[in-house]
Amino acid sequence: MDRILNQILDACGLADELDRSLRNSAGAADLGYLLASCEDAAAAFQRATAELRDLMTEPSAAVPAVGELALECGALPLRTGDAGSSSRKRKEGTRTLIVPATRTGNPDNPPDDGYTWRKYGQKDILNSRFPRSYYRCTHKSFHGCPAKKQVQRLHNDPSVFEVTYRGTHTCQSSPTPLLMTADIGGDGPSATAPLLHLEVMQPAVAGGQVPDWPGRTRSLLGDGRQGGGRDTDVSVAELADAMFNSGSSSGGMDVIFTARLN
DNA sequence: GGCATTTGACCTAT
DNA sequence: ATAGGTCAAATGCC
Repeated sequence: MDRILNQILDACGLADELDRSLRNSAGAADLGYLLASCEDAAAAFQRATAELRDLMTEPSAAVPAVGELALECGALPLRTGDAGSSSRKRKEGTRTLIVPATRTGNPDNPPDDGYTWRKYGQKDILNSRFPRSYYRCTHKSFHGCPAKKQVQRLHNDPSVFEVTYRGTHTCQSSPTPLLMTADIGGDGPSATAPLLHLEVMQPAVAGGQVPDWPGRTRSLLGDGRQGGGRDTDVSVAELADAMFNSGSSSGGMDVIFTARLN
């Protein structure tokens, strides 16, 4: 398992390197270099995927539960299974994003994900320099929307937030329209788009589908209201699909890999 | 006045 | 017993 995690880390490193070079190139990246970098990263992820599949075909293989494997790319190192040093397992149906702090406005503010949230608590977390903030959907009282999220700065990288979503929005403030209006040729990248987003999850558990989650796809675009950036959501998502979900996933674990090109 | 945030207390899972 | 999660009163802002 350690070897596989190292492979994933290596792949994340390649993706991170690509991300940095894209930002430095200010849109004038060499196509050949881009192709080579994408291929390298894809190959690295494919190797890790193959190893994971092999591992999962073993009867004794331990498969992480929903939301229990969170990979940080662009904010290494990788962390699995728990939040910080907590021994408590995460509840099922949670999803965690690693999101950079806003580059515009107050960097202390949590990233805007398009929904309106009301803070209902804050808690100091063991072995973490920063408290964890608890939010629920503003429309909870109106629509009974059960969506919640937790926001916490990473202990080793204060410029990055770990955002954990719970529940799904039943209110009307769906971000879907924003998703449908990807801004091509805007005035700059979104300030809150995840640099890199990996989700690893099990398929629907018996007796309950893992609910569709707007934030999953929304994270591809970041905060659409701020516009801008040459998002390559569809193509990259398709690439990720080809990389990870081609054919049987032998065990049903889905991996969603997204990236941004600014 | 209405709404959001803060914060200490309380509840619950491990 | 301890830490994470939630509640609710107090407070602040518009």
